[in-house]
Amino acid sequence: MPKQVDHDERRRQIGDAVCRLIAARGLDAVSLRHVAAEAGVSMGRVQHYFATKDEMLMFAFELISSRVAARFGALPVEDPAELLRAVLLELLPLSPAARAEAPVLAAFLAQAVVEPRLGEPLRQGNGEMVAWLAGMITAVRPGGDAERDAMALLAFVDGLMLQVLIGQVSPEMAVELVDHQLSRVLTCG
Amino acid sequence: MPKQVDHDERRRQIGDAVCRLIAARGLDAVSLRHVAAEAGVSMGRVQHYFATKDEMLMFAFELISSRVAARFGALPVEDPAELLRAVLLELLPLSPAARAEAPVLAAFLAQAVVEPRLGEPLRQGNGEMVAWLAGMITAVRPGGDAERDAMALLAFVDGLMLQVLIGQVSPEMAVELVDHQLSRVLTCG
DNA sequence: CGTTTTACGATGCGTTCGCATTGCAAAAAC
DNA sequence: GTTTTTGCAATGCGAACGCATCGTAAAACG
Repeated sequence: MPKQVDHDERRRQIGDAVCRLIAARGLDAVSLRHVAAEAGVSMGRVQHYFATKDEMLMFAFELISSRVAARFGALPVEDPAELLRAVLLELLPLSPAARAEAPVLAAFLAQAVVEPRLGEPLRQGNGEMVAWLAGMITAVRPGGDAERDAMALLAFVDGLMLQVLIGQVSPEMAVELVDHQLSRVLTCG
Repeated sequence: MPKQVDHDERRRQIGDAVCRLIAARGLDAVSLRHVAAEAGVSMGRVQHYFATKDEMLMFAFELISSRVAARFGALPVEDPAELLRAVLLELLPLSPAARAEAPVLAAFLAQAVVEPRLGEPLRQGNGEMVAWLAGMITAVRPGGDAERDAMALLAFVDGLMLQVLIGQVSPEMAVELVDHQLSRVLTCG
């Protein structure tokens, strides 16, 4: 056999190229040839690591999902209120990393509207997010319907992410909106 | 010439088929052949009324935009608070009409992230929406930063629309979230 | 050393795509 | 009644698509 190669690493490289393509030109710009070109490899290699285009896209989806989760895990543990704020801001395209990931998330989010197979993992991730947010809210402001507030916050930052992506809302304004929203949730329970 | 035909009506019929396709299978399911089949006409006719696929998609975008605007205009004029609530709920996929339009709006919204030509009209529409919402907020609750609240509300309902579309949030829960959010904005300015 | 297995690169196939072209029936214009 | 113009239907074209197949260099394995 040829030199034993790190299978997962190769898949990750190709998955990265897929994400870059989605971020720059949207989901329908993803073709085996474009991905190969973006990754700087041959089309044969792409096919070697992914049996179908669909499997490749699913892998890319799990890749960015895990990246977002990793960024959350890397946040410094501060008091609950600061952590809550940090997580919400992390979902917005403010840092370079988030700015690269947000368009990809947006594309998959829209695709999930017409593709049930994407909806399932997305709902699960959102559900965990809501539970976590609710926990933080309760820690800061006991009493009140924390879960409802968590769902509202998540919908809010999701929409805000899109508004920032299409240039409707500036990053600075987005931060201000998040802070204002948070103060409302945490003070007038 | 053949029987004089209502040009605009024919374009509308085809545009309708485009929207139905987008709602059911996403933007990338839109091809000249699929549109022709969905509209029950020949591909030649589609080409006769739209020089390019892009022009057809742009027309479909303006079509649903005008429909949404029409539904807003058709709302009964009540007191500002009720009207504000009605408009926000109208953006969610609750009524049959809104449920048909929301997936199309979501698809165009996501496309606008990577297609600047869509972003421009979208930003303008959102801008007008924010101004209108701010006016209503001021009417109900003078003082406070109405425009900021309007932007937050719009981001919130945009995100909520997506959550409902992917089945994360039930329509009933969405109404509850909107009401709760509105009460916060209007009472704890 | 020889065999086997891995990791590709290359090529080709059938389909679908957007779009251009052509032809023609029918009604308005004269 | 002829001419002209409109509204299509039909067909074709080159490009791009996902995917299958085949060939091969090379390293692990016995």
